[in-house]
Amino acid sequence: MEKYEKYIEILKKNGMKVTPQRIDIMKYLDEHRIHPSAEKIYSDLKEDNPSLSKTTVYNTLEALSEHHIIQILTISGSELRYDFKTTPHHHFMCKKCGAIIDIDVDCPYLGKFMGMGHRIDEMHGYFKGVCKDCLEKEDRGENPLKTEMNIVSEV
Amino acid sequence: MEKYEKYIEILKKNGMKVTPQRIDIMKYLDEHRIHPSAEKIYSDLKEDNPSLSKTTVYNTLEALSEHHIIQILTISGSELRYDFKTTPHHHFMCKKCGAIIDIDVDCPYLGKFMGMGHRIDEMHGYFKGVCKDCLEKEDRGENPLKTEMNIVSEV
DNA sequence: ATTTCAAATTGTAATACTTACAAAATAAAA
DNA sequence: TTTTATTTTGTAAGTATTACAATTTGAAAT
Repeated sequence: MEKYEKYIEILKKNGMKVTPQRIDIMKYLDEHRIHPSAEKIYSDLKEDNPSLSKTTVYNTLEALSEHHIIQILTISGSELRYDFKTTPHHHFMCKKCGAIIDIDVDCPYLGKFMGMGHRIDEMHGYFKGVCKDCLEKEDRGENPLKTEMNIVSEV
Repeated sequence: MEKYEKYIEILKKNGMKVTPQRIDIMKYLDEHRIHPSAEKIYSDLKEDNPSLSKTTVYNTLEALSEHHIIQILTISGSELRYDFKTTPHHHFMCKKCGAIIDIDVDCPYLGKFMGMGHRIDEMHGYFKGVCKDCLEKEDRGENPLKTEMNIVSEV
């Protein structure tokens, strides 16, 4: 009950009830910045907590995103990815291996649209292509799986 | 067989077979720039062509996007949206009514990442919030449906 | 500490979007 | 006109997500 303080603090500050599941999920997202899917979070956390329910993962992710503690990435198109919220940044997704990489960018356009009458809450910058690792594997004739998520945050 | 020439040209130029379904779908996307979902394309086109299959819509959209004739938007998170490809631009999606609005912007960051070793094929700029129309309806106490897609391209 | 109750967790079932597959139809080349 | 590869179609399957109701639990009040 010491290194969980950080997450307990965040939950309390947002008027959310503190539960072990929520702490686990926040900790996981904070320590695994690969922008995991709900399924990946679930299957990884289920190892240490076999009674964990997938619905709880979805409920928790929804609650956390409503309180702007995490961010939902729609970059993939087939599944949502989740990102422990920090400073604004963009994302690059490799269409070969599915990895999502952070890109440190602060978009200069936000202000430009404020005057149009719409209320803008979120901004997302997504790039897609093939990552360096997959390009190199291609050169070597290897064929990486789409489900591999072996690339962590770069810049 | 005269105003379809445009789409026939595009198909031939891309080495794709010319079929009435493909022409219909391209024409629909070209003339309905609301970034429709596959479901909307299907249900609208089915009125004039009752034998149209939803699988054909998906197959065609996939083929068109592989040839870079159209663009897939992952902005929604719950369904893919399709965009007849033109010049680079960003998108704003209203979380209330689901409308997706074009924003004319050319991102200055693309070049910045070319040197990192990844191959970048696509770039997407997504903004989310509540559109002007929905904000005004909110003020009037109205409650617009999430499925309404009544806002066409602005800016 | 015990009680209380709204809120969270759980498992199952349902929904929604998309893809897989095989048979029938068709575009376009021979 | 014949041929053949490609496309269309309908159904069935797959996958991500949500709905729901029963059980459990966090935390406030006693």
